[in-house]
Amino acid sequence: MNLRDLRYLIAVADHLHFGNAAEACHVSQPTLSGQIRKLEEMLGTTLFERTNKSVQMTPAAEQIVPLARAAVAQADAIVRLAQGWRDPLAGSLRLGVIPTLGPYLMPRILNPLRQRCPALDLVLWEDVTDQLLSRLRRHELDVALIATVPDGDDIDTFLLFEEPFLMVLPEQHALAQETAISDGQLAKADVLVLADGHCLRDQTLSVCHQQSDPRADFRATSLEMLLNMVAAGYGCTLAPALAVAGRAPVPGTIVRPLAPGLAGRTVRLAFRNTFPRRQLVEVMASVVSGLKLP
Amino acid sequence: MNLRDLRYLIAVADHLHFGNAAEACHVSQPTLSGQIRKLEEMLGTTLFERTNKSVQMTPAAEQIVPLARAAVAQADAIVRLAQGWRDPLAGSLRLGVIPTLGPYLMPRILNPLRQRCPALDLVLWEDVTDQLLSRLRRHELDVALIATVPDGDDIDTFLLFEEPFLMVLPEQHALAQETAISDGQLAKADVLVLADGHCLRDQTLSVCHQQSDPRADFRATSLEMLLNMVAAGYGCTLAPALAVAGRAPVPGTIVRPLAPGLAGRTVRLAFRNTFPRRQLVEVMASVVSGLKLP
DNA sequence: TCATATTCATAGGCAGCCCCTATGTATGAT
DNA sequence: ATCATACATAGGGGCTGCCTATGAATATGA
Repeated sequence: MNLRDLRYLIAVADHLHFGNAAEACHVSQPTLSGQIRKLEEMLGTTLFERTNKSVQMTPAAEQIVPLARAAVAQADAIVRLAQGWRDPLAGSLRLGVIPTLGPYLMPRILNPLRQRCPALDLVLWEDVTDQLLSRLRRHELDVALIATVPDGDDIDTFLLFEEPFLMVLPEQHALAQETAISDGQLAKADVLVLADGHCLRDQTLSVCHQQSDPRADFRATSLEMLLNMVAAGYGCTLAPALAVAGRAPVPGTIVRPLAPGLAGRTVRLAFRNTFPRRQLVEVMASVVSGLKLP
Repeated sequence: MNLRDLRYLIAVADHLHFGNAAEACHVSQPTLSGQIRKLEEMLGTTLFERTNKSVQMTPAAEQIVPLARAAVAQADAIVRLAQGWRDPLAGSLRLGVIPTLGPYLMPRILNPLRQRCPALDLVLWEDVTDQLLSRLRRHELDVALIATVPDGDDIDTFLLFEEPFLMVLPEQHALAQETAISDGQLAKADVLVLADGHCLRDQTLSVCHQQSDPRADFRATSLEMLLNMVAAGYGCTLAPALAVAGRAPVPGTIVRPLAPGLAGRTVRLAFRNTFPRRQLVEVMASVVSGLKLP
């Protein structure tokens, strides 16, 4: 018995018409008829009752066809699985990234990655961590750039780099005189934070030893918006280094480092531990780790 | 890709040795080596890391081999399942039977048939002739016991036996004095008949040379009901021999034969002329024909 | 160090099977 | 009655899987 025979069997079961089934299988009708007959002889059972005008499945075929579908599906799964092992650096890769990282990191990644993996077709998706992880688990994303350690052992991560937090202040702010912000000053600062769902929100509140957003009447869904609110004098905030270092500060704001080793976040590359193209993930991680970051 | 290739893959994975695996597959070692190489090229992935002294599975093969095992297992299941359908006398058979025959014939058939075809799984369906034939044509039944000759040449029949009609009378009925009922007496009898759709209704009316039910205010959908109406004195009726011979008559009724050779019906086993298990139909027919019927 | 054994890879010839086109047969529709 | 449709049959051609014989590389033992 041959997988091809099973595909023919399934086609006839689906079409109940030899000519149409043959067309679907890209063979001639006599070829398909002959192979079905051969399969019937091999199995010792009639699979289809055929007249010149109708083709009907026998009870035996009713039982056999589902098994044939399963066998063919397994074989197809093998091919698809092998596809992932062909050239791990080629093909489509769906990359998720959190909003507080994407706009600042991706411009630095894309060119080196293009050089390292010219055949890679990158599809970007920006969303908050929980959404990215859900999509990872639903196979709607392949890898994700996040700044937390995911729950569950179905997701593995590679550590990419540590990113310190910097304090962003209005020019006239009292702390603007300091060269570095201390832990005690953080606890008393009037910090603004992002909307719910952003990991940076939770991390900022944690670093500042504060429980909830002191300015709940504002809702900022992007880091740029938050920086503009700082510039307008509504308060200060913490920003990850990539977002504010290596570029002109938002007019009206001043950036100050925290006291050495005080706070930051760890950027990781997350992926299903069953993801077949692990080598590609390793290459991506090495590309990002090899960047000269400010 | 071929199921055979997958069997080769599994064999090498099991033995981690090409020579032994080839022996297990009953092929030569070069044949197996070549097929594995071909499979690797088709999948675009190396499946085994081989040196002259050791064979090791690659991560790709670690993932693929379980799927290959599943596919092969499905294929083997198909062969085993088909094995169960090889014997035409085994498996499921959907048998339709008309209501004026089933309750009286089936008890006599089931045991001999069970002896002749122990592995046969009989599914019974009782309905009037037209419904049985429709279901036969729709492949919802395989064979049917009927008492008419079906229209159309897509249905073949085996003649099983002739079943005479007997007159069933109320005890006090005038004809109860006769030893046999003549044609002229039939034409004048106050016969009760079954509801529309039963072949026995049409046959009774025909035998009695009557056009329509003289007692249309009654509607009997079962022969037993009809006999009870006779017992209650509403009239007489014709019943097939199996329904009234060889058992105690319904209290209050008397059974009289018709004049020799006057009327009866022919019981046949009907089936699609394309039905593949014709041998089973022949066996069933021979079992019924071999019965000692009253 | 050299010979031997083991193991997988390669080469070339042969046979079987799958696929094709052309044709046949039966049935239903116009 | 003719045409259209659908499945079956016949015969030839090409691909491919299988075999035997041989090669190449490595481990073992004298």
